[in-house]
Amino acid sequence: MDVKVLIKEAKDSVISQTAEYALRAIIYLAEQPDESRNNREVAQETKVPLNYLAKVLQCLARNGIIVSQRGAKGGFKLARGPEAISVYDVIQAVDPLHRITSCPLELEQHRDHLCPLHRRLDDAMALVEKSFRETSISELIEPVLQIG
Amino acid sequence: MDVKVLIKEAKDSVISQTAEYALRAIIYLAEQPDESRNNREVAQETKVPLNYLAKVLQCLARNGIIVSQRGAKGGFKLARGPEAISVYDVIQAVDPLHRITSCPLELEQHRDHLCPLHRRLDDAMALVEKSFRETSISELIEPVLQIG
DNA sequence: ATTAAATAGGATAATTATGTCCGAATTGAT
DNA sequence: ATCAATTCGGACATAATTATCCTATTTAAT
Repeated sequence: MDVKVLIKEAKDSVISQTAEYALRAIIYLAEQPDESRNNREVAQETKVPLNYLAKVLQCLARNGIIVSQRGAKGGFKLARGPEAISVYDVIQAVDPLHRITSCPLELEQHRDHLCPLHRRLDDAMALVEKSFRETSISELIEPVLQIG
Repeated sequence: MDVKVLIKEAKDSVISQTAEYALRAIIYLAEQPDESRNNREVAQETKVPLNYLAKVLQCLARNGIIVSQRGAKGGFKLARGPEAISVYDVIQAVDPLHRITSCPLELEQHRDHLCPLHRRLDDAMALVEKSFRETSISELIEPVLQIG
C-alpha cells in the first residue's frame, strides 16, 4: 500500500500525460505525409481531449516541430521529415525532462558534485534521455499489417 | 516555451517528490546503524516537510522497509541491512512505477502487442527499473571525506 | 498508574497538472 | 467583400499531488 493509496489514487510513467499526447499527435501526423490535418481530426484519431490537444499542438508549432496553417483548409503538418524528429525533440518542446545538476539538499559538501543518490537518479535520467534521443518518429509509425 | 509555461510553472524528474523524500530518509537511516531516529530528526536532516515525512515513513514501515517503534525513545530504523534494500524497493513501496502493459489507445490491433510508441516508452521504463533494482541503499551512503 | 514522547491516521488546505470554454485573429473559398 | 473554417491565446474549471493540522493510540520511563 503506497502513500497515494493512503491519500488518493495514482498512476505513473516516465513521461507526463502531456508528452504522451504530443507523441501520439506527432506520430499521427507522420503517418499522413504532407497533408495538413486539423485539430479535430487529430483529436479523434489519437483519442486526446480536443481542447487540450489544441494547446499541445500550438506548443509544438511554436517550437518548430510542426507548422500550423490557419483558416479554411488549415491544420497542422510536420515541419520536417519524421526521420529528422526524435522522441526527445517532442518531449522537450512540450514538457522537458530536467537533468539533475545540483543536489536539492544544497549541502555545502555537494556544491561541486552530486551526492550518490542524485548521481544515480541523474544517471537513470541520462539513460532515458539517450534512448529518446536515439529514437526517431519514423521508427514509431505503425507497420501496416499485410494479410498473406 | 512548453505547455506548462503557457499555463503555469513546472519541474520534472524520473521519480516523484514523494519517492525522493523516501529515498533521502532511508539513506539517512542507513547512515545511523541500528539506533532508532524519530520523525523530527529525520525531517531536519533530510529537509523533508515534517508532517509529510510522517506519512512517508508510515508507508515505508507498512511495507516492511523500516520498522517503527512508538512511545518514548521510539522512532524508525531499517528493517534489514542497507545492502539488502534496493532503490527499487523504496520507490515501489511509496509511489510505484507502473510498467506499460497495454496500449492506452486500446486499439483492436494492439490487443496482444504494444504499438511501437508504447513499446519504446516501456523499454525506457525497463532501463530505469533495472538501474533501480541493481542499486542498493548501501551504495548511496555518502562517503565521509577524510582530510590528509 | 501516570506521564511524556512518539507514531497512526483522518480531515483538510495549497499547489501543480490536466482539461474546458470562448472570443479574437487569420485565411481560403465563394 | 463576405463567409465559414480554422488556429491562437487568455481565462476558467477540475483533478491529482504535495503538504499541513489535529486528535487518538501506543509505549518507555519514572
